[in-house]
Amino acid sequence: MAQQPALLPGTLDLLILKTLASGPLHGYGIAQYLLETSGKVLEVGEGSLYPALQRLLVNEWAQAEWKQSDTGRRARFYKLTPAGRKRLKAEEQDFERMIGAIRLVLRPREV
Amino acid sequence: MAQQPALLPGTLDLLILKTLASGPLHGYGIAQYLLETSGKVLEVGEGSLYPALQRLLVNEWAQAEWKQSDTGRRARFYKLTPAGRKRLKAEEQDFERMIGAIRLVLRPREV
DNA sequence: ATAGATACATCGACAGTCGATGGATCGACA
DNA sequence: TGTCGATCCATCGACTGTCGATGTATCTAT
Repeated sequence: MAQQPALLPGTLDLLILKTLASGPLHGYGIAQYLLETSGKVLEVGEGSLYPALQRLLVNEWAQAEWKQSDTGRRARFYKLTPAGRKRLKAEEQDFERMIGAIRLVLRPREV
Repeated sequence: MAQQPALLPGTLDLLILKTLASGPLHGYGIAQYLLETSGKVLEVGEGSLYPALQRLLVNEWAQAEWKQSDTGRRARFYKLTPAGRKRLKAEEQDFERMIGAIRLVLRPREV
C-alpha cells in the first residue's frame, strides 16, 4: 500500500457492514458516510463500492430495496440481515485480531 | 476477509520492512519472526513471502546476499537500504492513518 | 443552457494473497 | 539405512479485491 490506496484492502465489507448497522442506507450515502466519519480519509470509489454491495447481497448479508432518498431521487437502500449482523461481529473480531498482531510486530517492546 | 486470510492484504511489505529494520534476515527467518512475534497470528505463506521479497529488491528497499544461516545452511539474507528505511517510515504512517480512520467508523461515539 | 451534486452500475487493468508444487540440505531417530 | 521433519529457496496459476474510466439519469441552482 502506502499513499495511493484510499482503502486498506479487505476492510471494505467490514466498513459497509458497520455503516449499515445504524440503519438502511443507499450506496452513495454509504460512501458519503464513510468519507465524513473517517475525517475524509476513506474515499470509497464507485468501482469498489458497488462490487462490494453486490457481495453483500450475494452472501445475503444485506437486502436491497428501491426507495426515495432524502433528495427525492430513486435510490437502492441496503439493509442488514441477521446473517449480516453476525458477519459484522465476526469481521470486527477478525479485524481486531489482525491489528493486534500487526501492532505486536510494529512495537515489539510495548506489550 | 474474515477467517481464512492469515494476513491483512496490503500490510505484508510493511511487516517485512519492519522485521528487517532489526537487522538482515533470510526469508524463512522472517516468516518465523512474524509468526512468533505476532503470537502465532501472522502466518505468512511462502507464496506470499517470496513475491513480497522480490518487490523489495525491485524497488531497492532491500539488498540480498547469500550467507550461511545459524543452522549452517545457505540462505539469502535481505538487508534494508536507506530507501527501505524511508519506505518503512512512510508505510508505518500510512498504516496508522488508515487504522485511525477505520476506528472512527467502527466506534463513532468514542472520539 | 449547463454545471454540479446525487444516484445507479459495469468494465478491464492491475496488484496482492494463497495453495500447490518442486527442489535441496541437514539432523534425528528407528 | 531409510525416512521424516525442519530448514531454506522459489515459481505457478487461481482467485479476489481495488481502481479509474465510462455510461446513464435526475434534480437544483446559476
